[in-house]
Amino acid sequence: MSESWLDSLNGPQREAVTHGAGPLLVVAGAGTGKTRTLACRVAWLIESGVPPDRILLLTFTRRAAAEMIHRADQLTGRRTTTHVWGGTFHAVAHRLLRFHGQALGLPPGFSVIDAADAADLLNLTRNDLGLAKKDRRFPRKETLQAIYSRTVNSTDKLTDILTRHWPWCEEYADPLRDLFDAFTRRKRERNVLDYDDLLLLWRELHALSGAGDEVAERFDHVLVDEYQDTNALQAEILLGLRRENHNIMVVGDDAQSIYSFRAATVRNILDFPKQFPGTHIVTLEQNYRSTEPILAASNAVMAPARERFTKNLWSQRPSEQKPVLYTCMDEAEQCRLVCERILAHLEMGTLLRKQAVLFRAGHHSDQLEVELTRCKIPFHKYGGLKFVEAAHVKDLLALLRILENPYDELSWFRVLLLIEGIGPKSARRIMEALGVHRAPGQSSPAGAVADGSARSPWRCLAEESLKVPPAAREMFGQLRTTLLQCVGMPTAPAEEDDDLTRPTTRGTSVAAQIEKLRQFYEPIVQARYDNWVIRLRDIEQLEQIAARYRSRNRFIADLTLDPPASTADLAGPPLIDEDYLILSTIHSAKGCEWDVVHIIHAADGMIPSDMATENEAGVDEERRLFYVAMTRARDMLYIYFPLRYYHRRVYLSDAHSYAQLTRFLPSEIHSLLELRTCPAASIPRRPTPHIDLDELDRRLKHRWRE
DNA sequence: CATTTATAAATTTTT
DNA sequence: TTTATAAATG
Repeated sequence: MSESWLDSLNGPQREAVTHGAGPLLVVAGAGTGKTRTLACRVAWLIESGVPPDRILLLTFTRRAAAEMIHRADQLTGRRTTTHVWGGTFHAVAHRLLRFHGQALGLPPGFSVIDAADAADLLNLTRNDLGLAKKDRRFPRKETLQAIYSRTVNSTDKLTDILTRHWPWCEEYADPLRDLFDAFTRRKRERNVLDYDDLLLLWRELHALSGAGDEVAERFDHVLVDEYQDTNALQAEILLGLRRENHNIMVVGDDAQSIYSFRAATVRNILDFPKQFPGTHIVTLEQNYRSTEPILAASNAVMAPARERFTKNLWSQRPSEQKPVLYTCMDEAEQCRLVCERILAHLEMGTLLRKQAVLFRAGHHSDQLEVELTRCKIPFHKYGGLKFVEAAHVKDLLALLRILENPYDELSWFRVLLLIEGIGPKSARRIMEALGVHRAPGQSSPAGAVADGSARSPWRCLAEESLKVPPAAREMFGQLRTTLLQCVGMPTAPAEEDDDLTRPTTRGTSVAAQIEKLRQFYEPIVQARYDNWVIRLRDIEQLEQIAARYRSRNRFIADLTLDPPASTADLAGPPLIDEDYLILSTIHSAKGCEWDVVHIIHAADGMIPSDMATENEAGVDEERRLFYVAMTRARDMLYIYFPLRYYHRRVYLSDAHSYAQLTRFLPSEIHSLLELRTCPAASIPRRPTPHIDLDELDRRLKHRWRE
């Protein structure tokens, strides 16, 4: 049985799949069957007798892990594959830390915060330190978080990082040190871990002799996907994980490294053979995805880049059709043309879901989305602003977090500020009164779990009379009742009428709790936002996702570690006959493929993004990004270039500037493309029907002279 | 004094 | 669309 699927692999693929013990590096060019190889490897290991739960598969997204495990399932014809440990570094770290946290002195019941929360916490810390007052141009909170994160993930010194990536912040090196000190202390005190902590603690776990060895011995084989997009900290984790046992397989393509902003470094994949002596290297060069002309153009784009692992990508899919480069007059025409092309391919039998529109930044598709809606083309968008990043979703999540951990100062702060009449000062005072800062420390780990411990915030909230500004009193009362009901604490008799709607029991479901919280939150959204209808719909969706969960803690953790990537993920399992177009940032398109790919905004300044062109390394990465976009296409690739961009800072202004075609498509390689110019753009000076001013004035005159 | 309102400015990519 | 700062309000 196993031979049948092994036979369908090519030589190098089979070599990788059936590799025995020891380190293995698979350099897999775009479209060379990387996912397939990994899935087969998992299947092969299992058929060779490796217990599934002793295999660790680290991927870039949870979707990728699920996909590979599903494929392995189909190959082996078993269901055991589901026991494979699969997921992102962060998700696996989370799981391991729940098991082994105590060995690190990590109190149980820690919560995980995302990058935006970390930024908020840095902001709070900055204000407490009075750093905001001293200097006008102290970095924004997002910048602070980015600097901190890079310091942790790159394992470089702060000063080097500032010089290299934030030279304008170098003068703040000292206050930054103080801030980061206070920030880490605060996280520890509050028992929260950010994304960086998850990796950091995982690495530390392996420095411990007991628990570290235990974790390492858990896995017979470690497999890592997209290795070119891992960072120094992740490489150290792997070293710790494979100190004795060197069964490790990493797969990647240095030409597709596009996450250096997250401190990913190609050095990982380049240095892998040095870190694991005796590494066997397999190179996959046959591209099964794209046609020859698409591959030829993609290779030409990458030719000027300095690559270390030379690959010679080749395809056996001849085609007469070169990639098409469309020059459009402006963005409006680009949108029209994209819709027209999409519908044309749909007519010819390519489903919408087999087509994708790719772009550099999330907002690049804004105008297109309007046009798609007008043309009644359904679509799902990946990347860009995430569902969980929207203010209203964060608000509701903060309410939920308080229920989970009443010592979560960040969530309390956010929630209290929602109430009209409460500002930063009152919020701090109320939190002080509730004892939010008196978190049960390491001394009494059990205290975090017990709701009714004598001085818990819940007790304070239920029993003590808090000083609340008069204007805020009513709404604060509602908040108080809502929260207490959700945790099943008795509320004071005064508010008992609320109980008529639903008898409160201790074990209300997550969805039921969200519904209760929503009732409190609804009037706030309505007062705050004009588009509250849409926002409330989001919250209903949140409720639907929650319905699939039994544990509130699990729900929150999943939502922060693996946020829904598109609106599609929110709707639950997709209907079979539902067809929709894919819109995606290039970053989110990694690892995907489509029959027809449309790349929009192929203009210098868009790609390469003009924020990345300051140094050569930045431009290099943008080039790889463009390469990734091109190599997503199987049969047909369209690249669109709008000539003219309007500056829409001023409403209805006609101010515009002319763009240049992306530098990654120089005229030397135009022979590899089919150049098409839109009718409108082909005539630079269209004989515009000019207004006859004399005639107009004559007509106008009638207004005052009958 | 704390909070709200007004005003100006900035806005890549993601676990 | 959100976020930091300045002025106005209670």
